[in-house]
Amino acid sequence: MLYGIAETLKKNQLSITDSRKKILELFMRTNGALAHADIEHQSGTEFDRVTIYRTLQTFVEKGIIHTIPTADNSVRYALCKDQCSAGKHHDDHVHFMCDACGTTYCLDHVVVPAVVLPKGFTVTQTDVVISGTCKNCVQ
Amino acid sequence: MLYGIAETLKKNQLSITDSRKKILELFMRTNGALAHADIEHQSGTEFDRVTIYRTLQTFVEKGIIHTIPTADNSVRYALCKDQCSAGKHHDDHVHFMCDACGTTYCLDHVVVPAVVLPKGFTVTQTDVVISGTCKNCVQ
DNA sequence: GTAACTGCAAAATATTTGCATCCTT
DNA sequence: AAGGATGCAAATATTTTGCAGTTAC
Repeated sequence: MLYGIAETLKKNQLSITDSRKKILELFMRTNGALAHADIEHQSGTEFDRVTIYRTLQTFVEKGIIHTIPTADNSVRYALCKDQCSAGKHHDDHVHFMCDACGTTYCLDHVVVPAVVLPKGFTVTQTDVVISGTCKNCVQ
Repeated sequence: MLYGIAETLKKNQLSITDSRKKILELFMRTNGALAHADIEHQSGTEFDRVTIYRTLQTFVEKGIIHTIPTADNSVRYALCKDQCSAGKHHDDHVHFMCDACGTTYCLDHVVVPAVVLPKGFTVTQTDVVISGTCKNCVQ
């Protein structure tokens, strides 16, 4: 269940400001991940780059969004689901990057398979990053 | 089976130069991934940053090394195994980043489980990035 | 009113490009 | 000798920091 914008900010003890509302709204509208540049250009209003950096950082710290490991090491962010909280993410879901359109999906309903590691390794978090062609780009 | 340094360069039609030899040797000596900064400081000789950027890019293009998706989106590289070739990587192995010591391992012998995707998605490459504690840091 | 947030300027980093020189073949 | 690789300088791009003015509560 998704919370409203103001509600989400309040729940995280953040004051409700224009940039935070606009940026959070953009994430909620977007079915996928966003890079800094996407936010800079798609948020309607033009915010200062610095404000965007700081807003993203705040959202990550509060567990509202999380960074996504990408095959090309570009920095992208996506909304966390509600079981995420500050400092403790449950991001064991699958990220899919379409080679054709560049969209990054968070496939929340795909089960992350358990990986058997060699002795002595303990697991905190498992990220799966899949590249390929998405349902909108397949011929 | 690993090839020798000069052999690997020759096989990829690259001229054998000091920086390439030193950097490739560093990768072969290292049981894990390297960031640009690691190479700058650990290669014995100090190379120009630009040379390192260009050497890494060349190695990636030739399929000698590959970039690793990391949870913190820092750019890291690791040796490809010999089934890799220019433009075509077989990187479906598991990468493990230790939260304690920061070392990135390529766990080549760990099987990447098949992930079942929703209809319409086709897979080109699967990367698994696991964070946790490595065998040297576990108490 | 006060603490927190934003925007501007600027510093610090990271990456890319152009070109003359040097090295490999 | 010729083409490619390197190193330096400089152009770009990215991210961080400081601070004064503004806004949320």
